[in-house]
Amino acid sequence: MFQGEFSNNMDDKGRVSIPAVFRDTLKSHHADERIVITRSPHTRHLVAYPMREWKRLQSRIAATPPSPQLRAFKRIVLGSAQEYTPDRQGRVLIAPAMREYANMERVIHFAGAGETFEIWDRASWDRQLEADLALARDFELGL
Amino acid sequence: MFQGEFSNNMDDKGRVSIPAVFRDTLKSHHADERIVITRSPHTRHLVAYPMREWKRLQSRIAATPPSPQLRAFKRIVLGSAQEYTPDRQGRVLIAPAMREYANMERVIHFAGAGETFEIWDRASWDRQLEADLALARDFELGL
DNA sequence: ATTGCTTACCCACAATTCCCCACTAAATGC
DNA sequence: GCATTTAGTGGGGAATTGTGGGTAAGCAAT
Repeated sequence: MFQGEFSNNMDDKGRVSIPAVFRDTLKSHHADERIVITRSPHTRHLVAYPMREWKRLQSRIAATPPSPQLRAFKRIVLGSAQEYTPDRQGRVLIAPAMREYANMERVIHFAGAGETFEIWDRASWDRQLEADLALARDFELGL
Repeated sequence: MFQGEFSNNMDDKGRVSIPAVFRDTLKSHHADERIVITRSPHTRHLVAYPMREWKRLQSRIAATPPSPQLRAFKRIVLGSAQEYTPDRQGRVLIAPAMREYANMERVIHFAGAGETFEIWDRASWDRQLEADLALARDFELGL
């Protein structure tokens, strides 16, 4: 499980450290540090999948009946997907197109999301959080 | 049961002592000092769950029908959740992202809340208390 | 082939976190 | 009241994590 939130800095070359906690999860639960990073179709941020989860997503896509929406989804998600292996310092180099898509400046925010984790520009994340707070403010769980 | 209120100081490294009473409750009622600390979606403070309660919350979330509010709730609560084990002095190191969220300065206020307990910045707590007093002024319990 | 750009790999430093010990102040027992 | 325990606080130092560059290898365009 990927849990917790962390902010790291992207350097001038476009590299960011994956939070150590997440790398540990990859190694211990997946025995494989490789991740696939792709666009989130919902809002402008990126999503990182451990290999196993990525394969799962692929088969879910394959099992979905074709439609214009699915084709759009595939272009957004599959089209941009790229495999990354962290370097010896635990960093990955985010491709320029992805940086633009997610409006990434310097401060990158990582947020655990269970089987995957999200990668945001910090300012975008802050905005999203505000919006989420407003949405969830009056929300109560059933028991 | 977590009851009572306590204020402790966060040191320069971001560590705060969990009130001894709460640690005792954890050990005696839960046989497990680990807690999960996460954001409260309602106001800007944190909530600490003993492991057992955290699992309960997870299953309540899983049993709730999907909705935009639930997704927001999950982002806020599950995404930021992190497991902590107090150090030998009974302290935990609050992650920077969480400190910011709850506007934590130096004085941290702990408030028992039954099965969980809340962690506030002291000033925020004082303000909240004022607001609560105003709200509860004319309130009477039914029987 | 040469130049210029990008990426991969490596090293070095800085910052953060973890683990331990020590001190103070408050609470407890006699 | 005085000694003893316990809670909370501060800090040192080692280990881990994050950051910044340097250099060499790969590739594309000239």
